[in-house]
Amino acid sequence: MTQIGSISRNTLHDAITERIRDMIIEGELVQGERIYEGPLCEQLGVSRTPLREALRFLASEGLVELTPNRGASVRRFSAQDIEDMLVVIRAMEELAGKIACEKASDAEIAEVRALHEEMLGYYRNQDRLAYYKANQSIHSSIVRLSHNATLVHAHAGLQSRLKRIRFIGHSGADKWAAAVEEHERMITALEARDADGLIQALGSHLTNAWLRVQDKIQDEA
Amino acid sequence: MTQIGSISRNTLHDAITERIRDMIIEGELVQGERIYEGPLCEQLGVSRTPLREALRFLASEGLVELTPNRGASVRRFSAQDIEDMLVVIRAMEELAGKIACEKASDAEIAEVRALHEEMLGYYRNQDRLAYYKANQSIHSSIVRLSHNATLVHAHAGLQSRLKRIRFIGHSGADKWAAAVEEHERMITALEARDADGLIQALGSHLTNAWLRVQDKIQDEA
DNA sequence: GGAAAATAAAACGTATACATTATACAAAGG
DNA sequence: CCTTTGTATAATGTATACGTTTTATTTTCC
Repeated sequence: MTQIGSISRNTLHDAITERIRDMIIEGELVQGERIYEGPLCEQLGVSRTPLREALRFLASEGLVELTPNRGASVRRFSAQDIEDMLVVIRAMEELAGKIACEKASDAEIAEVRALHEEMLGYYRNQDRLAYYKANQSIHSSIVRLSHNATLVHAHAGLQSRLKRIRFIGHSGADKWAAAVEEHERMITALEARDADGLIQALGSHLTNAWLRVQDKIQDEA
Repeated sequence: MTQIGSISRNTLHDAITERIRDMIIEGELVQGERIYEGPLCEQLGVSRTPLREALRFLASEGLVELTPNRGASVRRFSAQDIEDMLVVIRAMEELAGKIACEKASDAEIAEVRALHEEMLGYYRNQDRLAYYKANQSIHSSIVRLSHNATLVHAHAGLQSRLKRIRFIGHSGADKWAAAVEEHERMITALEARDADGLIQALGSHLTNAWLRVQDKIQDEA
């Protein structure tokens, strides 16, 4: 069973893990709904063993919930859960930002600036999907500047959970503009290595992110 | 195949997950060393399927490292890794403490105080293991007072990883006394709902924790 | 006709078997 | 004698088979 496509992962359960994550984020697997192993196996063309391994992995990550003798279901997030996650992710980014102002090299900061400029381009073209991805990438990059592997890992896990939410919460043009403005402040503060300024910018950005999605999530969560 | 022991979990892979975690913490499985599935299966008296599921779960948790086609190994933590984890766990506890000062009920705070008194008893009796467990329990409890499930989960994961380290780092009598003193300050600040005081107490406590274990870990990590 | 019990179907949990990949050792060639 | 290559062994990766629990359905009894 040799893969035809060139992007073949080494292990199947890794690929499956990635695939199921995407399916959850894109809404193909619905919140709170049960994940039946049989049908999903057939759909993905794999056997139950690697699929179950993937589900266990995602369970520890918090995207999937396991109930003994009743299998897996897509973890359902209440509004409270989401707010909680944003509180934590905010603290993480603030911490990362503070460290980054001390530790990051000029070159690294320049890379983030480049990402920011790229994102501005998507904003001008009103390319929401590309903007969205660049946005996430910037936040991840700032965290990476802390050179703290634990922080990077924990932040990535949380961001992964929130992807689904942000995916839904497409706000209007005015709010979008505000978000871009907040980003500009973030980058400027980072370049000036102004830790307090960066913390404040990151904090208000994430607080606003919560406000932006707050009304949208009622439908689903 | 009904379990003889009374502590049987509903699902085997859950029990195995717990067991392997303990084996890592207690040093039965050595840092950096490979985990061979066959022998471990035989030792635990289970088949490979649930054991592999447990390994995938622990991998996402960060205790185990998976390499394609080369299986699992006990994650090896460098001194830098440990410092990173402590930085993050410190931020988490500070955040939790701040929220707890606002949200926690008097009854909940009283419970933490009770735990603290219990811990003092173990300290007087020089019962290190019981003290150690009560210590962990207090930190977890404070985080729980934030009523933030995400924070609780993330903190628990990190604390789980650090257990092995703290397990080694038994410091001398003077340092132990200092740690107890720091705890006293924490609890007092919490009871007074003095967020700043609690943050400071927690922060210095974890900074000192790092100093206390710093020289001990060179042997292993 | 409705409720409870028995039964059948389906899904999960676990074990075993097979395929693939890595590793160690030995033999052959330079 | 060292290097290289081929082969054997062992470990991981994946699929299938079996047992158990849950759930839906049907039948029976009130």
